[in-house]
Amino acid sequence: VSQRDVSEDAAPQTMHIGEIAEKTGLSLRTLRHYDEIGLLRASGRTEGGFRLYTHDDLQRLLVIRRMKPLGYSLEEMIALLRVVDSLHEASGDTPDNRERLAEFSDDAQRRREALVTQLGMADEFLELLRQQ
Amino acid sequence: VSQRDVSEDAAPQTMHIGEIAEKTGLSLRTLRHYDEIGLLRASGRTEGGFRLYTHDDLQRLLVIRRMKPLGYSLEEMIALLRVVDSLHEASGDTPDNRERLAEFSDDAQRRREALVTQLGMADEFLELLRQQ
DNA sequence: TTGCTCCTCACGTCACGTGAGGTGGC
DNA sequence: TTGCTCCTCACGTCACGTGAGGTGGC
Repeated sequence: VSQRDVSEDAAPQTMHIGEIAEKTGLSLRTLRHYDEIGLLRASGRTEGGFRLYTHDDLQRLLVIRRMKPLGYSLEEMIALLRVVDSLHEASGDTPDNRERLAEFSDDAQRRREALVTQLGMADEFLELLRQQ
Repeated sequence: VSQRDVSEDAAPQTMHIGEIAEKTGLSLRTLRHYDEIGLLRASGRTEGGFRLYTHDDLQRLLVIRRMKPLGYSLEEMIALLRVVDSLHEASGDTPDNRERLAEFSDDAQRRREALVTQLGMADEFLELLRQQ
């Protein structure tokens, strides 16, 4: 949570956008887009303007990548991550937020089932192809 | 393959776009879009201009719907269906077309595996949600 | 005749892709 | 100094969504 200054001694390893792209499998454009809309803002910038990502940023992007197959809009991802974050703060651990998380969980479960249905449809198509 | 005239006696049951939308789960707009780009053209029109779909059209749309989870572009679907169709005609059953079909099959198999990977990522995300 | 279905524009949206032109970092 | 990485516009794309305004079908 605490933001570290790049100029601090024994600076933690920060990464440029290219390294993050490699580690997440997301494109440079996608990472910039997420920065723009606030889904995941780069933690800092170099003097020259290069985005700097921390290890936490990377972890969060890996979570985002895991959400993608469930077909969330980026706005929905922002909302979901906000609730999860707030539950990690003492002040945000309210019945209201717990309720919201439960709703997101139910929704995610339904999306997972839809994905399984899609896999079933894909398999039916593969079977049709094999019959040719 | 033979196109039947709507005015023929004992006309086969043709369907309006709404019925097709219901039976396929595709939106009216999606069906019109597929008509526009030639992925699936309505077999006919009423005098007043209403699209008419045959049972064959419906079957084809159900195939298209099964292809969707594999993430094909509409252009790719057109190309794939064209190859399958041509193999059903005597004149189109060429080594060339069989080769093309084999390539599409391999690609479809890879796409299926990608879908399974996505399901795995979704499950990792669900697990993360449960840990909250 | 009523109302429900369907029609054609045509602009909007979402999540980026793709240059163009320029500069930072080691 | 070189070249590779990164930057910001800004327009393009794909697969539709969403009205607006009008008409067909039973």
